[in-house]
Amino acid sequence: MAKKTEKQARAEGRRQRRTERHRQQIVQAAAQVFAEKGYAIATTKEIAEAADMGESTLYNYFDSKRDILLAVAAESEAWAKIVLLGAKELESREAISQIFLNAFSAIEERLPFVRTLFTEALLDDDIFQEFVVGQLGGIHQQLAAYMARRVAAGAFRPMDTALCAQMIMGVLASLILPALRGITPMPSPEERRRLASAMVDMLLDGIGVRTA
Amino acid sequence: MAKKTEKQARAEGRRQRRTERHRQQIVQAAAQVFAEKGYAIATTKEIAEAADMGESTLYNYFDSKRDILLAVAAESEAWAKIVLLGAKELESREAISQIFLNAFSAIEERLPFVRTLFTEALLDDDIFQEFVVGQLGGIHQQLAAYMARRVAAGAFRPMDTALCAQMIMGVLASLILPALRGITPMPSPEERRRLASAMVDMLLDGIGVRTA
Amino acid sequence: MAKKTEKQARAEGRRQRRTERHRQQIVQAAAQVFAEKGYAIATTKEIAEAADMGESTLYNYFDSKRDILLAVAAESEAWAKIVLLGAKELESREAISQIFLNAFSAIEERLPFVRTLFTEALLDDDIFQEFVVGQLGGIHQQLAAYMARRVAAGAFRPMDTALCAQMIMGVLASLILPALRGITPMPSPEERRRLASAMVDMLLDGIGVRTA
Amino acid sequence: MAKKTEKQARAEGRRQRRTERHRQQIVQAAAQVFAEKGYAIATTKEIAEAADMGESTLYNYFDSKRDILLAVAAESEAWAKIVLLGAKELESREAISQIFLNAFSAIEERLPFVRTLFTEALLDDDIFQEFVVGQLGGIHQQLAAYMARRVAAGAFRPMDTALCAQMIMGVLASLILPALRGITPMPSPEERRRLASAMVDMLLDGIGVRTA
DNA sequence: CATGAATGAGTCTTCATTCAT
DNA sequence: GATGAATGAAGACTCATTCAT
Repeated sequence: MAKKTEKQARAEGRRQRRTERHRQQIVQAAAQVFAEKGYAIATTKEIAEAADMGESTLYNYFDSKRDILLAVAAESEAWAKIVLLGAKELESREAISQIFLNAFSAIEERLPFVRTLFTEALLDDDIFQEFVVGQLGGIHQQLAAYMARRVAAGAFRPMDTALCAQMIMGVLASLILPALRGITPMPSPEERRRLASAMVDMLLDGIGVRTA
Repeated sequence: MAKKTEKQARAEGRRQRRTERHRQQIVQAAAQVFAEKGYAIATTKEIAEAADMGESTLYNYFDSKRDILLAVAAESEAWAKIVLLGAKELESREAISQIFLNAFSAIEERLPFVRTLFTEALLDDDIFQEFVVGQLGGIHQQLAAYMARRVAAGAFRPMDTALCAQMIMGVLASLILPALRGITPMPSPEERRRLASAMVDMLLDGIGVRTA
Repeated sequence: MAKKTEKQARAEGRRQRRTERHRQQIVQAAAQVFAEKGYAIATTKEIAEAADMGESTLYNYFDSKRDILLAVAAESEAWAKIVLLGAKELESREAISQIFLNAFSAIEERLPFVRTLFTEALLDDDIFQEFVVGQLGGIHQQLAAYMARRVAAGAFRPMDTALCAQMIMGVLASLILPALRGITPMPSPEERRRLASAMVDMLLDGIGVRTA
Repeated sequence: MAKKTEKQARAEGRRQRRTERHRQQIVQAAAQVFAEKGYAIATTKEIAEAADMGESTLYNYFDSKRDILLAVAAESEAWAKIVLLGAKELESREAISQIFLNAFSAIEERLPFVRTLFTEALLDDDIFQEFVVGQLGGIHQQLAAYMARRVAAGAFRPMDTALCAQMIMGVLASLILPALRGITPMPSPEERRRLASAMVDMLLDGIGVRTA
């Protein structure tokens, strides 16, 4: 019996892996399709075609089209953490620009996911909660906390850190959105460094002329 | 016959005005509905109900649902001009914050229009062209041009004005979006002034401590 | 304006009548289709074809397929009354057989409706309530009440009138069902009279030999 | 080799018995599910779950869902015989009521089967043939033949025995249906005896007052 | 011009059945 | 023989658009 059991176990494992792969295939395909046309206009048929399977097969993995959207959203869970990863202490200007470069890389890797989230968060309350409140909110909090620390340390001048964090995120968004929307290609590494540098300069020094 | 002609002319005028009024009614209603649910999910039936007329009547004024969306977009044409209106020369900090207050008022007046545009611009290429490239692009250009002038005048330090204008718009957006999405109510006049002031401070002075 | 108003009023009336006619057309067609294949198997497409209209047109008159079924059920509301009509006092044997003949006529007129009800009452709780509890229950009560009166008058012997009424309805059903199911054609008037007579005989006299 | 053959034979037997057991499991489960929701609405998934096996396993035993229904029908083949079992000669009133009590027991034992048959016979021609024509028809014939014998013996008065048998079955059905449909629980033994007695009384004596 | 009604094209979803393991 | 997964075919329902009045 041992032999048979072993055989079965291996078959079981293979099946499970295939199942998981197919699930991923669907989520990937859906993210792509949603990103291109928006959730409401995308059809299950298109998703199925993009995932290279029959339309009804989707329903072996998800209960509804909406569930697929939620799976796409859940897939980018780790996003917030990735962005701030390795940017714990931002002492130097270089360290600060790193956060921006990280964000760029993170987005690039999962462009369709992020695009879907941006698009649907404006319309779908669940996505909004999950994505904006949950993920962006997390980034916002970490950012504000960091700034409060720097203010306390005398490195930054006193300010409304929450508000400032929000504005910084706006700046980040303005730099990322063109690529997200697909107007421009994702910028090259050099270009990214230039953008990051300009942002940090404006952030730290402002655009006014030093009066002193 | 002269009398009759005059009568006809007046009738003609009345008819034209009524027609224009109805068109407006539809566009207003559509902006509202699109803002709430998104273009794809909104139905012509809902638009008709919001405009208080029969569903098929819409087609006497527009050729298709899509055309109504485009009319909604066109309706906010004047937006860019309004925002910059009266802010030709931004010498003082107060004058600069005015641009932000203007933007807030302009958005408040036509909240459903702006919300619709923001939402659909991410998905619809025509809207994107009309709204982002056309309108926001206009603001962006004026902003960049103004900054170049100030740099030349020695009021601002040398910089990539285009990039900076883009970032400023991101900051503006970050402050407006919460209200747009409906998370928070539109801020009160005092709150707006506080926001504007904080933004100008960050913009001109940066958040770093003056080292000199 | 009077002329125009009159014209409009007539057009209005015409439209209303047409609408009502179409509704009837659908209910008729649906009863037919449901009777033939059962509610679950019948498709909206078939109903639409039988009603000679587009499938989606059904939804201008009813909210769902189920609503059409309920309309079919409601349509036979008057059934119970028709059956007992003119059979208030059943003094003679002839008068008693009349109730049966009435039932036969009533069913014949609306065969598909009754068949649909019989079929679905076994599966659908709402139909069961409406049809069995409501309509057949009404007949049952009237029947039992009548028998109680006859017992009190000494015309019938003492008995459990409710139970007896139930059995009588079973007898009726046994005579009607073959035609309902479509095995035999509806019996001819003579045949009906024979059936009615046999039923009354069995009912009043029993099948046992008179022992006295 | 004999040993091996014997072993094989035993294995063969075991396998056949297991197969038969599984078949039964499916038919039982299907009868249950069909009885609750009707054939058309019941799904193979539900049947498989009720039978505690995988959905596709059903197809190792039956070619189609419809075949399962037919097997359910066939399963109640013996029904007619059971009902009339031990009621060969119905001389006394007690003996006659026994037929009714038998019917009740028979139905109780296989409630889901009978309910399924009643429900589907109205819609499915094959079931109708198998069940009504075949089984009920058998009962009907035996009943009519018995009555003819009793008439010849002078125990019953002359009558159309076929028609009378049909009516008797209607009476039976009226007493059984409420329990079949699940409105009332199956009646208690005492209640059954009361029902049987009332039926026999009505049958033999009628409800009219003895005039002699 | 206003509108009630009609409708074709399409959407999501279900389900009996097949297939590979 | 047992089963998880795949799928074609079909079904109820929606909606933008057209048409007759």
